[in-house]
Amino acid sequence: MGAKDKITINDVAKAAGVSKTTVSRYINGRYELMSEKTRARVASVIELSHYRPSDIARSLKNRRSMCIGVLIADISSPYSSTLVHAVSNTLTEAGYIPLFIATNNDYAREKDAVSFLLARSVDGLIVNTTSAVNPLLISVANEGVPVVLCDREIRDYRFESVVMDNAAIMDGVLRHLKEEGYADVLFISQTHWENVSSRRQRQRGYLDGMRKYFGVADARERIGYVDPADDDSARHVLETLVAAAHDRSDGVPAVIAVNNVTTMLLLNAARAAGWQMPTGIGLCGCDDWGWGAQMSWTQIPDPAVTTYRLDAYEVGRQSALSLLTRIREPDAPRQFKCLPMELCVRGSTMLHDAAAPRP
Amino acid sequence: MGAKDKITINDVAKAAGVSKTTVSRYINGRYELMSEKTRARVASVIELSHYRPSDIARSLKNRRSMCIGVLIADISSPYSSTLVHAVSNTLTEAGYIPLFIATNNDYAREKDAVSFLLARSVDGLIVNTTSAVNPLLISVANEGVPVVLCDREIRDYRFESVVMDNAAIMDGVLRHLKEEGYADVLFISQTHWENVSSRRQRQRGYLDGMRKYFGVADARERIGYVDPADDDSARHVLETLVAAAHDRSDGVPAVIAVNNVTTMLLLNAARAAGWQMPTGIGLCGCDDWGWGAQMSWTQIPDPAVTTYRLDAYEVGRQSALSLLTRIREPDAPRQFKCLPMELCVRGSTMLHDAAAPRP
DNA sequence: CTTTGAAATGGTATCGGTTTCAATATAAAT
DNA sequence: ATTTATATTGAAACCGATACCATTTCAAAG
Repeated sequence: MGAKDKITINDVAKAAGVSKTTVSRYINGRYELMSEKTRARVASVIELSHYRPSDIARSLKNRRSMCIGVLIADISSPYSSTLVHAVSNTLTEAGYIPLFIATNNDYAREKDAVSFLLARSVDGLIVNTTSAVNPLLISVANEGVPVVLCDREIRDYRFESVVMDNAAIMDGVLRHLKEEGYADVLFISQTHWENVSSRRQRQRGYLDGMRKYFGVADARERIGYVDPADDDSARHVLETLVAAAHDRSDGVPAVIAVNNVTTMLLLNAARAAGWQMPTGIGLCGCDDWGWGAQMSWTQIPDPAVTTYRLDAYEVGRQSALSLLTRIREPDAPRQFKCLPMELCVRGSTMLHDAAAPRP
Repeated sequence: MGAKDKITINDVAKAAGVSKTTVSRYINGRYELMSEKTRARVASVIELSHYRPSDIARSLKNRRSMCIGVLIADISSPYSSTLVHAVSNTLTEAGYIPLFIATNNDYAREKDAVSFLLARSVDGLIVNTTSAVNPLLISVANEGVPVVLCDREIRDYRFESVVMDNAAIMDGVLRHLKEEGYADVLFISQTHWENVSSRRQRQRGYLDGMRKYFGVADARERIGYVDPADDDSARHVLETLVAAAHDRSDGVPAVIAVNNVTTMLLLNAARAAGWQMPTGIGLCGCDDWGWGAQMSWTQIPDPAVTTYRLDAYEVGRQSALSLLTRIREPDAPRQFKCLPMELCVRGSTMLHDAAAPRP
């Protein structure tokens, strides 16, 4: 009925008439250190008793847990799901178990999580960090715990990391928008993303691109912030910036969204304002959201939304691989991986084609 | 530089000039068992040395880990993200740590995961199981480990569970479609979902509803299966079933998707076939996908897609709460929670309104 | 100046494994 | 038959904490 007491190595040893040393050998597959007869007896006792060695006791003695801590800033984001999936697959294949912890973009939670994971003797950490300033993580790394940053970077310390090439993709996006004939480009960011390094990098890339392709020395006033919690925010910000753009020139303006939530908010806002895409306004979003690239919601609207995207699975996989390398070869050179993003051009920014048919 | 050796309770005891018993008391907050002077000295030594007690050693001794194993069948699904988020928040608040493991809908993986988690002495399990037949889980439950099933059920054993009211929502959907004036209703399921209990229940609900509202004694031939991996599958299945429907009667047919992937596939297929919604065909999908109910991709198409939905966050939260209750009060009566689903009526099934304007 | 009860502290076994090292057994060699 | 090498096996220490129980400290009571 109730919970039988858990079976330990001692019970098995007793039942098999051997010492626990021998059982331990069996568990660890050191079959060459015992006779075939003993091996068989121990095997059968274990089989019959459903004995399962305690990983807790083992890691206490071994000082390693075969566990990897994985901190995810926003677990509810679809982007994170893919990341988690990739990390999970890659680590599991290598015999490690990922312990995922959601930090909800909260630095206090992140600190708790790190403490917890260290107390459980994780063999390494993969961190999608919440904060650009992170003394705790730095001190952890200094204690010799392998750490790989994922997607986001930290000031004052050069962790091993896997990031995306935000600068390059912004250059690509702006070149594309220029070629299509847009007169001006706006950049919409999200509130509470101040500390996210990809936001900073994309924003910087945007400013550089505006200088390079549109000859705008300082595009900062073309940047807006949308608050997802506020229903009117997107429309208000967008209308204000677009009006300003129309004041500056009479061509068609385009707008770049900093991330996936913002993309959807802007799409709704543009529709609500009654602007046609791509001729009334151009929209370039950030997707990675759906079941892979083929089946993303950004394909659904008419016209479909142009997006720049990152292969989230690859980010997760590369992070895990970096960490595994570090664990297995502590002295290997540190790796800094920067993955390319991809621009998926769709109807929402095809101003050239859309304009051509009309004289 | 390198990894300093980890500080243990012994080091702290030595440095503070007390026994490890006293340090242990300090760690556990039993301040009433020591003088203010000792308390302060131990506190300062711990502070200075960055000592962190080993949870591994503690759980070995205490026989509980404050960890909860959480198995997720399809971690990359957006529905799962929300679930994970909810479980994470709820357990963390209660002082427990969730260990999430992705099983990729693979029973072998699920077995490994369960073994692993038991070896780590988790205090309980929340399982979104991969298989309807699951001897391992049953034996685990018999060993006295608290288990709560989430979203999916198992044959031959009545676990505590949190599921959704699939039968009721199907009744609601069919009633709605009947009221709107659809002549026939098809049901599209997904391959590889054979063992998912919610599919079974929805399908049964559909058959019952067809009998009740449409007088169809046996609607099994109106059921189709789509393979997400095959690009043509959705269109082919849909066109075949719709053609059959038109043969049976000349009213407008509607189609129900079993889950969120299928919904998107059907939307694309209906568009590709050139059928207008809601007048050429009615579409009722299953959403829960986006940032909450307000911002789901199903709102994006024109007309927006009618969906039935479940509050995934609530499912996760209730699962965690059930488990916590079980852990704290092992003898409390078992809980079987069935959460209601909600029907969000949108343009894609509003045949009545759409038809009315035209004479 | 004892006696005494409460407060403060420490010694030691224990949790369930691993590992070192010594001991015994078996086989081969002389 | 004795020595030597090799294959098997087990005793005991240890990993880092907790907990029972014994001991010491100290102030108030007798």
